Amino acid sequence: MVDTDNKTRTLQTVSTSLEVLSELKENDTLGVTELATRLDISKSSAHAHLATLEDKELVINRNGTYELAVNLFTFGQYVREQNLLYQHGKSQVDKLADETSQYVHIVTEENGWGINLYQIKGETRVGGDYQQNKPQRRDHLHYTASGKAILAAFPADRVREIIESNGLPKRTSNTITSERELFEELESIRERGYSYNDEEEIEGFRAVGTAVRGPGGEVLGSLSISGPTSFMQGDRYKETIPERLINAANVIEVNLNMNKSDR
Amino acid sequence: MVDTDNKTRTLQTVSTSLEVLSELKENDTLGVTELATRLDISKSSAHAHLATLEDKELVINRNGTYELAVNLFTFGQYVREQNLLYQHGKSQVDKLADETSQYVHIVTEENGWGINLYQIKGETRVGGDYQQNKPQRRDHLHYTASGKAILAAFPADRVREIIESNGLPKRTSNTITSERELFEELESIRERGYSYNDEEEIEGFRAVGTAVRGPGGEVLGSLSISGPTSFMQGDRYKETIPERLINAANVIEVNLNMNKSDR
DNA sequence: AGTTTGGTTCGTCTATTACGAACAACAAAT
DNA sequence: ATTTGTTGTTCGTAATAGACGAACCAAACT
Repeated sequence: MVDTDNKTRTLQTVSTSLEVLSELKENDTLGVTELATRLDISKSSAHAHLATLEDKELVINRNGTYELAVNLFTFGQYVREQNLLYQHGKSQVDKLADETSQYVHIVTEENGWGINLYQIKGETRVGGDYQQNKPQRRDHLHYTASGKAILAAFPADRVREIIESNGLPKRTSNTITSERELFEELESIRERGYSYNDEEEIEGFRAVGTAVRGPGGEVLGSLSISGPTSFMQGDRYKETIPERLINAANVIEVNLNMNKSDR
Repeated sequence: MVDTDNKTRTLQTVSTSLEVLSELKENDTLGVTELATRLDISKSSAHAHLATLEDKELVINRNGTYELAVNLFTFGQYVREQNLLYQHGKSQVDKLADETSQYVHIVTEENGWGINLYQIKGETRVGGDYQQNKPQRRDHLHYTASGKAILAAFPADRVREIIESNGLPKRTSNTITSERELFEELESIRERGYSYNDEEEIEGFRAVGTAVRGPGGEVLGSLSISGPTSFMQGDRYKETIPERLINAANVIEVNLNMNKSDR
């Protein structure tokens, strides 16, 4: 086998096991043989990997076929509750959702991706039916308000690295797909203090975002409020929403600084 | 090293890597050396494991120390949304929370443990998931209403297996800690159709639970409603709440059967 | 019954991992 | 500034542990 890129030595066996996890995440459920062919390893080997993952309760064998264990949810919960921005941001975000009756998000960055830590929809009192949250939890940063707010808070070379590795794929006709254009946008976000997403991710949806910094000035992530373009307009889009958002972010930052001493 | 218990052959390297994950989950953040001593492996080896996990984005190196990656949250989300009971139960549970203004839970079982997939408190507005002061996401089954409802739906030998491996630890003075007593309790739950938790997990808290079965009759998990004993009393505790709960469970089961054909 | 598909087990060879020592980076202390 | 201590990273090497494939089962389907 070819060692893709040798920075640090990495454990092959573990890598394939983790690829098993990813594979199970993509294809909801897999048998031994199918997994083996998919990863191009022997059947016996695939079996061994699955057995190990099962033993450690990351995978479970439900009537002959393997799938990710619900126990993984435990890990996810832990990780989220560990997150500073989530800890201090949730209550503010709930409040924002109440006030604006739109979607509000808490997003954090990792390896150049935006991860949706929390999402809540304010009550629009539509017949008591509740919206489903989108399954996608890991997004490019350049076509969301929260993502752009984060990018605007990063140094230019870090942004370039991210573009380098993740690209600037197009989602709608409004998506910014050129590096130069993106940098101009980031500049104006910095001047403005908050970011816009004008139907750049989803047609018909606008959003406003702003970054949140930790005690040391490091970027913890961002908040965003999004809703249909029909609603996100005029003063609301230009002033009220951004104001509320910035305010919430400030409150969070203050709270974060208060607890700085504890850490 | 000693092979603990050789049923199927299991990959040692992978095992230790997964132990690294667990270790990071327990101790929020660890350095290479500390991890090495904790797992009793060499420093270089610990480093290799961390490097691999980092490469696969399950672990991240924040200023010199390693911690679980937020990306794990992605997996957790996926797993939950994959869950049949969650898919069909969430809206009903939200409604229950609204009606009863108490805590409502969706719990599922895995390897003899109860996993809290969703939890919402009525009165507070519907929408997000509310984690209260309960970081614990994996619980014994014998001292919760949801857990007992699940156990009551299992065959006796399966219950015995679970007791065998997980034990019957005491949480309060009301916790059932003897096997015989537990089996009697399960019997009366079966007759009654729903379970009670009378301050068996937490002093001052009562709960009512009921199992939910899938199209094939298999136990998918359970729902429960819990609240302070001062509130959970009289008719409410004996009739209203159980009725509502059972009703919600029935609705879910009907919905599940409707979608049976799709699968 | 016979055939096919997929799951599990096992012996063996070789590739990989774990080790330890050496090196580097950084802090604290003298 | 120099030393000492601590922790992270790299690398060569011996020996262990993983991957293979063949053989064995168990169902499902014909």
